[in-house]
Amino acid sequence: MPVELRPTQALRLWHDVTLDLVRDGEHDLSARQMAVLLTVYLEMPPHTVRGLAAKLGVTKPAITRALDTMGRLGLVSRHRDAKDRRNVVIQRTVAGALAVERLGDLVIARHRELPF
Amino acid sequence: MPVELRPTQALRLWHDVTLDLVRDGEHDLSARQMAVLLTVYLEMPPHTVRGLAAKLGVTKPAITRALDTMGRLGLVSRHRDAKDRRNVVIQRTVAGALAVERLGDLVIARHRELPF
DNA sequence: CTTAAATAGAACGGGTCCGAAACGATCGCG
DNA sequence: CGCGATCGTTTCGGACCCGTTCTATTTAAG
Repeated sequence: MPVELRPTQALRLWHDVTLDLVRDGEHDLSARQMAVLLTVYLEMPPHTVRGLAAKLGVTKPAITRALDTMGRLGLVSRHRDAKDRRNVVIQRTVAGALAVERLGDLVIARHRELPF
Repeated sequence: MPVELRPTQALRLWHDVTLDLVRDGEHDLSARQMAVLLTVYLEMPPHTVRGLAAKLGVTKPAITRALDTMGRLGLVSRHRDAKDRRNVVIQRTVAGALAVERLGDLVIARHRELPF
C-alpha cells in the first residue's frame, strides 16, 4: 500500500498522465468513454448498457454512443444476451485490453517519477 | 515518496477518479481542457496560446477554443501582454484554483482507498 | 517608411456528442 | 394469447470541437 500522496504530487500525476494521453492522441476518448472502458475491464462481467448508464449516472443513449465509438476503435464488442435477448452484453477485446494495459503503464511510470 | 504502484492499483485509481469526475458532471472538461487547466495551474507562468499549443502538441485554434470554454466556466482568464501586445497571457482564477484543488483531493482520496 | 515575421483569433465545412422522445424487439405474467 | 414492462437503439434539433485557412494586430528588421 502506497503512502499518502501530497496535493502537489496528486495533481502532478494527473497532469502528467493527461498530457501523455493528449500528446499521443491515439485514443482521444472522452471522460465518459474512459470511464466505460475502465469499468468494463476492471469490474466483474456481465456489463449491460443499462448497468453502465446507472453506474456512470448518464442516459442510456450516451452509453450506446460511447459503445459505438469504442466499437469502431475496436476497444469493446457487443453481443446479444442469449438468455434474455433484450440485453446487450459488452465484451472485452484484445485491442481494448492492450490499451488499458498501456494506460496502466503510463500511470505507473508517471507515479514513479513523482518528486519528493 | 510513495512506493511503486501495481498495475491493478494504477488502473483502479484512474478508474475511480474518472468515474467521480463523470458522476459529478460539474466540469465536463475534455482531455485537452484538463491538460490546459493543470498546466496553467501547475507550471510556471506566463502561459501563452502558442506555448500551450506546443506543449500539448495541438493547433492554436484548439487552444483558443479550449480557453473560450474554460473562460466561460470561469476557470481561467485572458489578458493582453502589455510588453508584447501580440501575446495573450492566460491567468488563474479563484474558481479555477478551487476546481484544481478539488481534483487533487479526489485523487488523494481515491489513492488512499486503494486495496493492497 | 516599408516589409516580413509572429501572434491570436475568426470563418468555414465536417464531424461528434448531448438529452428527450419515440420506436421495435423481447420478456414476464395473467 | 394479450398486454404492460423492460431494454437497447434511433431520431431530432442544438451545441460544441476539429483542423485548415484566412484575417487583424503588432513587432522587428532593413
